[in-house]
Amino acid sequence: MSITADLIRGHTDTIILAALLKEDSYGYRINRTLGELTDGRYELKEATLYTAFKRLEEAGYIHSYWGDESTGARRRYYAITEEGRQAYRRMMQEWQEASSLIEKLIRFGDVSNGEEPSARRI
Amino acid sequence: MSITADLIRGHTDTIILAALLKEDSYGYRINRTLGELTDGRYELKEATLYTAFKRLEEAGYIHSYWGDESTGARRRYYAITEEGRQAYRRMMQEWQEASSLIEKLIRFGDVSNGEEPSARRI
DNA sequence: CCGAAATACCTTGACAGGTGAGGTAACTTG
DNA sequence: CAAGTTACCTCACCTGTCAAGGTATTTCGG
Repeated sequence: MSITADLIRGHTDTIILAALLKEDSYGYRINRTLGELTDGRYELKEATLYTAFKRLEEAGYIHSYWGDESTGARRRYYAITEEGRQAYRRMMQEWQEASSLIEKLIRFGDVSNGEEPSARRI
Repeated sequence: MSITADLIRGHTDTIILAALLKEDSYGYRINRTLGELTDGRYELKEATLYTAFKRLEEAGYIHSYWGDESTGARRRYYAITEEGRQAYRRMMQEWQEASSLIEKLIRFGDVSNGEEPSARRI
């Protein structure tokens, strides 16, 4: 997955909820979907994924059920709840605010971006 | 500081380095600057701030010295090093990639955004 | 002049989330 | 039949955040 790891911390839940918006899915598949969406640059670690499921289910944002496939490994499907949709919207809004805030803070001081040039050193 | 806290996790270092780009500064002041920049919406917790300083200094991204003010409380000033500037640039780039990646992942599945016009409202 | 607030620093212990490493089990394919 | 893939799960550890506590000086209202 190369780049990016620490920075996604805190977005795991949002990402999973987003993946469940359109249709129910299961862990393994969600992860492959993420891989495809990012051209292999990012996937959740399994441990992260499953602890997130647990957390989200405890919060009432998703619920799970066993798939009834007669072949292949058993799959635990997850469905987003109405509460989950609300949480998703809330998280999206938070992301919007947070990202513009971060943007502002990490660009502050960057001389290659307007403002007046002032030097000082010791 | 209200909104936003968890999501900034992982950007603390970048924020601090950014604050030191233009001029040397000290903990208390950096934090007030952040407060001003965000209209009071965000400040680092003191514990977070000082552990970050320690981390950054150990990494060689900043170095510190005591101010020589003859009045008021003593201040420990921090200066960004050349390594720190490089790290800052690297972090900025990572942020760029990470944020566009996150953007893509958390919007995936959100019907109210292009794609086919299937009605679903809140 | 005294007490409270502001300025300024720092440490400790707890907690949460991410992750490496390990494990289970069934099916598929060469 | 062995190796790989699909698919699940857990535990112990690490890192970063933060509440809570502490120190010391200066300023300012009453």
